Amino acid sequence: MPQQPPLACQSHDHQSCIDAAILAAGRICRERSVRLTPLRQQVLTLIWQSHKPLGAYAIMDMLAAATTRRIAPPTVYRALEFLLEHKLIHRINSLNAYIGCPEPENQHHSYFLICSDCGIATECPAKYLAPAIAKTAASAGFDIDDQSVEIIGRCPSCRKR
Amino acid sequence: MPQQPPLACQSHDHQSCIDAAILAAGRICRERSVRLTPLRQQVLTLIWQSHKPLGAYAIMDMLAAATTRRIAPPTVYRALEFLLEHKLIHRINSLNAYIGCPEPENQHHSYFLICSDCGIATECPAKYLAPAIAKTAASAGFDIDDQSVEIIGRCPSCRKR
DNA sequence: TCAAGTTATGTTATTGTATAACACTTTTTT
DNA sequence: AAAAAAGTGTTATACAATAACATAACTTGA
Repeated sequence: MPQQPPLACQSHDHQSCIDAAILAAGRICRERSVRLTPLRQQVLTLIWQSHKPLGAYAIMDMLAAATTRRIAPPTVYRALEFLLEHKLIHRINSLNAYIGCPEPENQHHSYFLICSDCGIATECPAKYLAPAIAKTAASAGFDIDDQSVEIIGRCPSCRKR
Repeated sequence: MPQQPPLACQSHDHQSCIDAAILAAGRICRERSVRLTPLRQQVLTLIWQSHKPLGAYAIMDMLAAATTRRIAPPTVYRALEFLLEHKLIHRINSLNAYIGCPEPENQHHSYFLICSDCGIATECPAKYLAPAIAKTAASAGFDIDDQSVEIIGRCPSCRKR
């Protein structure tokens, strides 16, 4: 089987990832007539700047540091709520943390590989997972609304070390 | 495809489930030379008495009610930690809640179907999911330590209504 | 253009989830 | 019985999320 280490585990020009994500977010919000306000864009940027999922309070502290004034939890949570609603970010339940979605234009479910060593979380292909989940739910007579798949382990880079 | 509604969604003698779980837990702890203390057994019983996953603070309140004195969070969390360690219970990340494991003797991963209507969570068969996850991780060169699969939707009983 | 309505953010307080650090008790081992 | 280990109690605190209400900023339509 061919092994493709996730992009996040390879060295790459991450600034271009961030830029692309912000551009895509702007496009999507324009299409949907919703507002990517400065705050929302700032939160999205902070999340994208980290390959590791960021907690809400980490984001709060970064915002506070950037603006030199106190930012209260609801401010951050509302921005997160907006970004989640428009699938610009995902929530990692096992970490209580948030990470940028690399393909917000394509409707898709988010399955994650999370490295317990370096902390990096990457979306993984739905190819095998999506049909397996569909079959599992169908055989139990269950109607799917939402799904959360989080695989914890060690990424290729950390395995080498 | 044959539809098998999860046991939890059917009426059944749940007391015998609880009894079996406690017996199995005793057996496992004896084998491993660890102690299923009264507190741990009490927490395990409380969790088993509920088909819905129980939060730590709900367990705290139940313990407090049963013993008529205050129980502090660490007491409960330590019991939960022990039960998790020995796979006598599972944690449902999307709910911050805990549920009994019906087959603690068999090493297995826990995949869940969670009904957003009645709140019942049931383990679902690994038949399709386990190989899909293995293939997905392998194709990314990822070593699996742990996995969390939570499918949220509506169970057969709630769909009928 | 400006008043009304809507959307977004600020602010204070509170609830829910989880752990750290240290004291004390019980069980196990020697 | 003393020492060591395991378990529980207690206090305080960190981290995660939301409720309720006030203010500001944008949008819309006469």
